[in-house]
Amino acid sequence: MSKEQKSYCCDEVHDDVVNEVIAGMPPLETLYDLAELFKMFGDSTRMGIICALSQREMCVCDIAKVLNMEQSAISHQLRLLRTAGLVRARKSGKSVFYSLDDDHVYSIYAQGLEHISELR
Amino acid sequence: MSKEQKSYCCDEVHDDVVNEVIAGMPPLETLYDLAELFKMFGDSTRMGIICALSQREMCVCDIAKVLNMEQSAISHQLRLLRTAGLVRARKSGKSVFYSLDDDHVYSIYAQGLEHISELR
DNA sequence: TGAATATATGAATATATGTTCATGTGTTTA
DNA sequence: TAAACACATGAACATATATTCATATATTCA
Repeated sequence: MSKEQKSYCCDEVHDDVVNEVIAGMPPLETLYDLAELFKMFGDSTRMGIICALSQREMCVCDIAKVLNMEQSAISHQLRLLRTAGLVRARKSGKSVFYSLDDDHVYSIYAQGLEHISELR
Repeated sequence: MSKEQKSYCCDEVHDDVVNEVIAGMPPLETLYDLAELFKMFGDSTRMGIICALSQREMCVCDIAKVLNMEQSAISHQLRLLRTAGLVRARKSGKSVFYSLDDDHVYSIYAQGLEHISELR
């Protein structure tokens, strides 16, 4: 058994470090869920919707007007946000009013704002 | 009420609401920057990297081992994270050690974790 | 009831994005 | 100095995603 001491990094020397970090990782499913959550914030149209709804509840066509986009595009994005549990829909007559579902949504948005404003 | 109320939403009735919300929106560039920031968290590979680096500084090949992925894939993603200002690189000999650049990165990550753990 | 309105959605298309493969750059070591 | 190593990167490919267009569903009102 030639157990030579290799001086390089990618063979065995750091295995204890690697194993320790692996032990500290959340389940893969959690990483996946986190990525899916942040993906919802990772599009400027959805970011605009979230920003608008952080001001007040709004119906679909008003959101479309605020963002100067087609109703259909907004509706598609609202469906994603709703499926992800970030916004909630309230039907009233012909209109559907959307609002942020959860304080966390605003918190994450605000935290992001804080981050980018520190870069200036 | 003597006002003749138009019953529809998408013509003119809500224009004051719309204009008020528009006035409360940040510049488009800010929305774009926010989306770009969150996009970095919106991929499970990058999420894994951020999670690993939140435990400790690590070299590229060790990150690759932790996530059980090819070095090249990790390197590509690290470049995106570095460009976005989320991680920092420290060169030491042949290796490059990466760490989170900023406390905000961990805060955003932790906030996301908190959100998804409340959904259970 | 039928027309007008508000929203949702499927299909198509264009674009963006992540991974792999091959290879380049820079550093250490034999 | 040449080989081994760690990392970076360009190109190619496959997949994911956002928007548009056409149309469906649902509600209100004449």
